[in-house]
Amino acid sequence: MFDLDVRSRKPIYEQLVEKIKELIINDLLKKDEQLPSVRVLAQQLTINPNTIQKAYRELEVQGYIYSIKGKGNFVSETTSTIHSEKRVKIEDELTRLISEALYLGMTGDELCGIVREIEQR
Amino acid sequence: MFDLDVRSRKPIYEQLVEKIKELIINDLLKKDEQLPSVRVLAQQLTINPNTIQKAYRELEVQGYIYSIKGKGNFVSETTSTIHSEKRVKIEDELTRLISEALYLGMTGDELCGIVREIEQR
DNA sequence: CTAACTGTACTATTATTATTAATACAGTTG
DNA sequence: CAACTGTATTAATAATAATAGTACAGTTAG
Repeated sequence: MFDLDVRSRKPIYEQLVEKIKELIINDLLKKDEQLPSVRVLAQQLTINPNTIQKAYRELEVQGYIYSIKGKGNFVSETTSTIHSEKRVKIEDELTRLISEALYLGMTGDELCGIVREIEQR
Repeated sequence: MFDLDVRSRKPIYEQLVEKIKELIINDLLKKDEQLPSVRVLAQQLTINPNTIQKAYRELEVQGYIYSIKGKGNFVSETTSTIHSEKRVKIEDELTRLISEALYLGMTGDELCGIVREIEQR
């Protein structure tokens, strides 16, 4: 289900959070869909249930999922707020990166060329 | 000279490496210019000399500086190789980010708009 | 030559943090 | 009731960044 990099600087639980977020944002995990239980997913990924728990907890805090004791963790309604937050984050990152690229001598034309190319895939 | 985030996930020495790299790439540190000694810089930044040493060592390995025992560390000639390596890295990052943005529903026009805006600053 | 600066090397210690491990308790459901 | 869910807690482990302290070697100005 996921591929994690245990030797990344980014902790496993954060990697999990990001991956699951992506799935939710891109609607690959539908509203009210049940996520694997902490124990099952831990076994699948051969990591500790506590690590999964930590990721799920974080996702809950951020509003991506909700959990019901005894039943499981479920995808919550992906609000437009979440989408726009995500967009803002990407725009920030993009701005930083584009600035750097321009600073290194890349041209606006060049950068837009890259955009168009990716757009057509 | 530098502002470091001691509580970042990225280690201090890596932050240093990146900052100095930027200065070199953007020619704010000229060829053969002497860098602050490990002890002096350590005192300025109130961190341990060993941490500076580690950063300088890394910069030397990557070819950004050279060091002469007893004299100091100096900026080496910034080869076009280094520049192109940097560009490749930025392109990779950019590709990833643009893909994500498009996936979230941003349009190519929109992205190019951002590029043009930054370009005119 | 010597003092005061440079880089370099090495070991030990501290601090932080992610992860694991092991339990325990609580709610749900067939 | 058994077997699944989530949740909580504490302790141990592992990895690593950073510090501390010291030592040695080369350079240079006085």
